[in-house]
Amino acid sequence: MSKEITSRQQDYSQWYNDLILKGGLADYSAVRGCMVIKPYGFALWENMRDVLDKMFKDTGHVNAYFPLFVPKSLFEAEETNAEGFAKECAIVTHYRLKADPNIKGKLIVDPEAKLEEELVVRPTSEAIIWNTYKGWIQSYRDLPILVNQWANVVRWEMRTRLFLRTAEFLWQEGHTAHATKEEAIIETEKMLDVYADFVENWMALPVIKGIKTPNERFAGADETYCIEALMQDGKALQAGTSHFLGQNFAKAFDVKFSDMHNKLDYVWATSWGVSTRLIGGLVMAHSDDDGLILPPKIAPTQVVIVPIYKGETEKNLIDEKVNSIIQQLKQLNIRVKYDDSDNARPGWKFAEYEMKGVPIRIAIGARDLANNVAEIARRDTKEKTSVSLDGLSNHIQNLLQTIQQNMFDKAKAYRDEHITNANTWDEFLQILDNKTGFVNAHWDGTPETEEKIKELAKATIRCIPLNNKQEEGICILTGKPSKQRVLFARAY
RNA sequence: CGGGAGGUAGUUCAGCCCGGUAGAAUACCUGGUUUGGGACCAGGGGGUCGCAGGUUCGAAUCCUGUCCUCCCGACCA
Repeated sequence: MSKEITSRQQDYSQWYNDLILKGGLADYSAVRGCMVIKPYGFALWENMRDVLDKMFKDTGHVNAYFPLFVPKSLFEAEETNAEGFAKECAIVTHYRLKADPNIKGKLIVDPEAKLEEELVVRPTSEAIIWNTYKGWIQSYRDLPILVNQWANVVRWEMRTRLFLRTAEFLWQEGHTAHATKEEAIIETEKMLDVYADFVENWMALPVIKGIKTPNERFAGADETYCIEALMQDGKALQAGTSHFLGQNFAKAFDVKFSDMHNKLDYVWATSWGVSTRLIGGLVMAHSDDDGLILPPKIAPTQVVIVPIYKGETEKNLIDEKVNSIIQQLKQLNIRVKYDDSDNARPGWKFAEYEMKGVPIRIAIGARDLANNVAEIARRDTKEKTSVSLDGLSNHIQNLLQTIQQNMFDKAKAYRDEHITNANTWDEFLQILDNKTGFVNAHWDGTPETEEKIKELAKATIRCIPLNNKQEEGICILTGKPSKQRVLFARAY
């Protein structure tokens, strides 16, 4: 089968879908809006998860697990949060099926098995967790609580897209409780830094750290911090969020503690999360018309070796050499795969592993053995070189680092070129329509103007960058005075 | 949720208008020749035509319903 990939220029959306499906990351399923994450895609997620998990633990967090279901009465306790998610909740109303009396072999919902109280399938877990924390916290000595959970959540989205927006998705959600506001804000910012560190240094994807406007804030938060990335089509993607929840949930669930002077106060909270959506961002930011390009640090397979041989004798000689190469690479903790399957010829394998985004391909044949070399091909640049087998493993190790860095540099150069100042409304629209990317523009600071801009230009304020430069200016829409530029973009 | 397109072999699709024994390419299996950018020859297996009803002597084809997918929009922290 020839797996033709639609080019980005021809149809960007289709290109994206082709990469996910033909690259073997995921499949559609029989369930509306839900995808199957295939082994290759899940291996990628596992690598991301393992790195993040270690980062969380290194910053003092521990893992726990809370229920999938949230009783409706708990869910509605924090009103802002509940209202924000109400429209996209799946709800369990019954607990039993029974044989359909009219059609043999079919089942119907047993009307007698209606739940006293409906259960909401979590779209996020603040409610069930804060209901639990109430029982864990009495004194300042019980704080802070630094808990993370790896889980699935369900948000009944109108329109879904593989990885970027699915009805069910995998994520982690950190939920912390603190004695002081200052400590909670420090935690919120610390976790934002962890996300930025991960996305930039492991996924090779540059991000802008900032805070959301009240309009775009997480329902129930006092402040939402975010990291924003830029995709190759010039649209922005929210890659992670970290929320300062104030005392909102503590008040909703009556979680108080005694401080060291025996004074009662509500607990301060944060929550933060990243999801499988990151995979969508990874795909869109780095890949090309030949397939995926995965950053070496998280690629399931970092190096693939393809043998080229005529006959059994040559194959045996190559096997012997390759086995020693594999041993050397494994000693350096490099994830290597030897594809000596005989049902595909080398050319087919080359194309296949390019599609799957394996960072480095080693091709080795009799000709190479005679010269004590191997052909090394980089996925990111498509560059091929002949490299001596002596010291090959060190060369590969260095090359993996070079590729990782090159991918980041390339993405960053593209991102930096696509942050443009706009001083007038016409200029603003012009940039969004033609150049695309982030537009840095003055805004009068009102939710009404933000809403109006969204309606007219289909662009939202992605964030107000941290440590944003302060400068006098006038709002691009209303002409009212403004103290700083904010980052707008069309977004996923 | 609105508009458009689609669901037939593992995959990509033809057949449908005009009802009458389900096709092609590719993939797969066997044997052989091959192997430095998606190999070739010969033989072979594989589909309740998304699902459920209806019309009919007969339905992939006509009708109704329903599920799923894609694209555009609305929605979306």
